[in-house]
Amino acid sequence: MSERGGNRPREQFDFLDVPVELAARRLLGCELHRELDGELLRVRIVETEAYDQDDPASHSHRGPTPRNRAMFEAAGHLYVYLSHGIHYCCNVVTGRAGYGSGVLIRAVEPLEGEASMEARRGRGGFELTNGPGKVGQALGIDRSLTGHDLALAPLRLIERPVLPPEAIATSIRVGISKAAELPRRFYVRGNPYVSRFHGAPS
DNA sequence: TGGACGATTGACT
DNA sequence: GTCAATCGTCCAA
Repeated sequence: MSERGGNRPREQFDFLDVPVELAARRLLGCELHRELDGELLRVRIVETEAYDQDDPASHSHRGPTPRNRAMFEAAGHLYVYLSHGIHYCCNVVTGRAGYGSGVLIRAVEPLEGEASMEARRGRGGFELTNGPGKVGQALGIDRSLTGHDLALAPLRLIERPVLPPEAIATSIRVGISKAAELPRRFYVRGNPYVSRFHGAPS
């Protein structure tokens, strides 16, 4: 889908062709631009979790399936899955094509189009986008966007400068049973849109 | 082919 | 703090 001279990711997303924990850190502060119903919604990523195929907690751990195949695309694609039959959760695919890795977008901070997101969510304030299912609902994302190229409309990923290390906190991940002890959750320290704290910090 | 389970959320006690 | 909602996936049989 994204092959351009073999397994090389596109230059635009080279910053995500790194080990997934590093990509998860680099995505903090980056923006998502969603075009929906003729409107532009802009958000900043403030909380992420890293998953890759060597991680028992990852959907890609058992190899490619029709459901998770997007995780095996090149960096800069989107992987969407349905959680608990109710919520759509978004991941930014990282690493090389053929290697199943991605970063779950757990929370974002609204920058533009907040009223529209509130209407879609049915509530506002910090509960607008402080969880993975909430992000999907606020931005109107569903499984039709899985495998989407984040260089293109209607959903684009915009790189932003890497945050200083002291601005980023680390903890164990939320809501998983396998490899639950791994410190693979990252969030912007002090940001009000970060989801409720669940795990031990490190 | 059946059934257990989940990278969650929100309502309710 | 507890628990129901809700359905696509995956694996065991």
